[in-house]
Parts: sequence; structure tokens; C-alpha cells
Amino acid sequence: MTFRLYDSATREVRDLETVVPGRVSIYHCGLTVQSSPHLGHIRKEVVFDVLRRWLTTSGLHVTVVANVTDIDDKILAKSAEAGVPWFAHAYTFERELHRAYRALGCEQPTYEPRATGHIPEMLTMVSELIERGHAYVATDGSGDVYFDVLSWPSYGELSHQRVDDMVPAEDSDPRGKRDPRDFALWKGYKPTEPVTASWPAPWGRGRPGWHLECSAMAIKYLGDEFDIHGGGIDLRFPHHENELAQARASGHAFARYWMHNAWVTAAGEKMSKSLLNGALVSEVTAQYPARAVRFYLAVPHYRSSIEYSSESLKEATASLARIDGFVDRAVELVGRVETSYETLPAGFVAALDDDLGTSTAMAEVYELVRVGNQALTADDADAVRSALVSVQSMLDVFGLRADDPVWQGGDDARLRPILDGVIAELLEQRQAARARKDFAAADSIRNRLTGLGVVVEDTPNGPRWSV
RNA sequence: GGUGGAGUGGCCGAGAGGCGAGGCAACGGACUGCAAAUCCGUGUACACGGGUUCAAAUCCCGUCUCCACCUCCA
Repeated sequence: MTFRLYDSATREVRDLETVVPGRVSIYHCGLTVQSSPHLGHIRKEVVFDVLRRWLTTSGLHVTVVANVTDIDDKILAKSAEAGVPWFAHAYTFERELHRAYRALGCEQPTYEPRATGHIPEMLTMVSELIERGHAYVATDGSGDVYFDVLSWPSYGELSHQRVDDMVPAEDSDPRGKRDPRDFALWKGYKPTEPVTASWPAPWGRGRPGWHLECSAMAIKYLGDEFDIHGGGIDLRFPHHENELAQARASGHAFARYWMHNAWVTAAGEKMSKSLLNGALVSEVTAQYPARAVRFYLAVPHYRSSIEYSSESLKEATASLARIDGFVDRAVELVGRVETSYETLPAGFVAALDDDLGTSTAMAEVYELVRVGNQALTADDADAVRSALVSVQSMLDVFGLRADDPVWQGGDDARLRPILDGVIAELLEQRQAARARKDFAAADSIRNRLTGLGVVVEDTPNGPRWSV
């Protein structure tokens, strides 16, 4: 095992040394299901999907946990506005998140726990923190419980900030806090909120704070200590800092490595719904092939931001078409091939082992495509097969194989033979016209097909077509 | 105020002291009836100003610009 990962906590690339040899446990913060996912949200899913695929391909047993935050202030506010129960609102967007996962070929996590299903675990953690003197019940009778930041000297260790330098928000309401930097573990029930959105607790009815959920669920499913904790870079502080403080202060070792992905930006700024610059996954996949969208999100390094533009998505579509062109012609010549870790080029393996160097790894794909195209021209079947095996095994790691069933939806399989027959008939007419040097008639047929989106190419073995 | 990230050729995007990652686009050539696809070739890129070094996009100092986090954020 030579996988190396940049750890945001230590700010260096380190060898991945897992808690249990041969196994990797990963927790990445899922979404708060309060609205439709945009490209930025789904980038995180793609990044961790590629990570999971790479570690699995490398021979490790991978367990992935990604939570669903199905209760929070926004869900309550938006559902009240819409006049629907809060859980109906949450389920609606949870389903939409799942559609986005599937659309981009992301495998679902091993476990996908909902926050509201883990109240007992959270209550236990809050109790432990109170007993150890790191949490307290609010002084204002609200029923809130806060983490006592000043009681935990290493607070700030993840984001490398000193508590004294932290500036509280100007409009922050001190409520029943001892210190403005203290954060809520438990939010006391308010009569304005639905009673179904609250649970009984020793210190009063209420609901969990956001940070608490992840700590409790990560420990439940992955154990006291686990390997990688991930999420978007914006979660580093406060969310992950708080998770770490809660978990360690209640006696758990918690994550060994912290992995944060950068954003998708729009006009240079972070994509977000509040800025109205968010491109929804459903909108983008309606305009571009979902596989090209995955390519676009998966190829740049995960710690670099990706600028959203239609040009970039068109370019991704064109790049993929070049790769597919080789794969299609190669499969026609040598048939389907089996892939494995052993069929991956050394440069590809080295690139991904070095902090998931996806961009460098993709350059290996193009190299093999070029070599394979040369072999096709030379009619060297062995060399074609060899290149095809490498290319397919690399695309597999990226989750980008064209023949993966996840990309096959939409097409009506019954129409395919009919299409084949009709186009074959037209191409025969065109070949006949070409044979009698009636190029006007031949070009007319080709132009009509091109107009319908069917690309016709003449090869030494006769014409071939693709959509 | 504190803590980080970034500025690379027409565009996207890697790299992090030494032979110009790669893709998209463009141009020339080969192939083709013409195309398409493919292959071959074509670029003196690293925000700016200094410095260190035999050698700097990469290290150091300074400057400019942009982005982010500091208790809603993937």
C-alpha cells in the first residue's frame, strides 16, 4: 500500500496508514436535504466516489459513510413556508440527491444514516460531554446545550486558529452562552416549531445541533477511531473543528486524516444557492451527457477549484468523444476485454497513489488512446487489445466506462435494431452512389444523417456511424 | 484583525528547482472522391519587481489582483 493523502490537519501529504490493515473507513459529510443539489454539492460525491474506486481497485476493503442531515433550521423554515411537514420536505430532497448520485454514476455509500435516526447516540455523547465538564445547559432556560470551547485547550487544532483570534459574528446572539464561541450541541424546543421535530432529553425536549450529528454517526458506524473524514473545504471550520472537539472531548480518537475538496466556482466565486449562481445537477445533465459532467468534475485535482462554464462542459464532451472513438473501434476489432489492477499503466497508478492525482492520471489515458489509435492504423490487433485493456481499466477507476450500465438509461433497447437497419439501408444507398461516382447523391445522404446527429465516417473496412 | 487558497500559452488544466503533463481550439502535412476520424508536425506559458542558484513557473523578499473561512454552507 503506497497511497498518500494530503491531510488538512497536518497540512502535509502522508502515507495512508489505516487503523485496520487492508481496510479503509471513510466518513464524508453528506448534504442537508433542504434544497436541490447543484454541481458544487455533487462534486464532493464524485471526488469521494473516485477515491473509493481507487482504494478498492488497489485491493483495500472500503467502508463509506455519508450522512443525511434531515433536520435543521432551514428545513424547518422552508417546510413551514411550503406548508408541508418538515420530514416531507427532507424526504423530497433526499430523493433528489439520490437521483443526482445515480445520474453521475456515484455508488451509494455503504451506510447513509439520517440524523433523526440517531438521537440516542447523540444524547449519549452530550451526556458524556456534560459529565466531563466540556458542555453545559444554557443559562437562559432555553433548553439549549453548548460545548464549552474554553474548556478544550486544543480547540482550533484542525483549522489552525487560536481561539483568541476568532471574531464572533457581529450579529450573533449570545443567548445562554458562557462564551460567544461556544456552539450548540442541542437546541431546546421552541413552541413555534413542530413538536414532531423534537425529542425528549434529560435537559429538556429539543433537537440535535448539526455538528453533533456527524460525530455521533461516524463513531457509531466506523468506530472510536477511523481513517478518513472528508467534506467540502468550507466545512473545515466550524463544522469539522467542532466535530473533532466533541469527539475527542468525549473520549474518542476520531479521524486520522482530514480530506477536503475545493469548490465549483461560477465567475470566480463559490457556487451557492444564496448567490443565485448555482447550476443545479438536474439542469446541467439535461444539457450535457451525464458522463461528460462526471468527467468534468472528476478530472481536475480535488483540491483545485473548478470554474463552471459551458465551454468547459463542451470541452469535456469533446475529450470524452476522442476516448470513446478509440474504444469503439478497438472493441469492434478485438471484442470486449477483462480489466484488473494489473492492467493499469504504472504512471496511472503512481499518479493516483500520490494524493489522488486525477489530472495526471488522465494524461495516461490519452497517451494510451494515441498508442491504440496508431495500432488500429497498423492493424496490429495485439497492440490494440493491450491499449484497450489499459484504457478500459483506467476509465473504470474514474467511473467513466462508456459500457457501464449506469450510462445506458434512456435508450429504448427495442429501437436500437430498427435504427441499425434503417441507417444500414441509407449507407448502402450511399455506397452505391459512391461506386458510380455520384458524389452529389452520396453527400446528400451523409448530410441528412449529419443533420440528424448521426456522424458517418468512411474507413478502409467500409462506413461506420455513431450518434 | 486571524487562518488558508489562487494568478500557467487563445481556452481548460497538471506540475513544484534542471529535458515544454495532457486536453480543447487553431494552423500545416499524411490519409480520403470530398469529408469525418486518425496519425505526424507547429507554441519560446507560468501576475509584477528584486534576490538565491551553474540552473527558478517551482526557493527567498517585496508588490498587485482574486477567492474563501472566522458558528447556515459540498
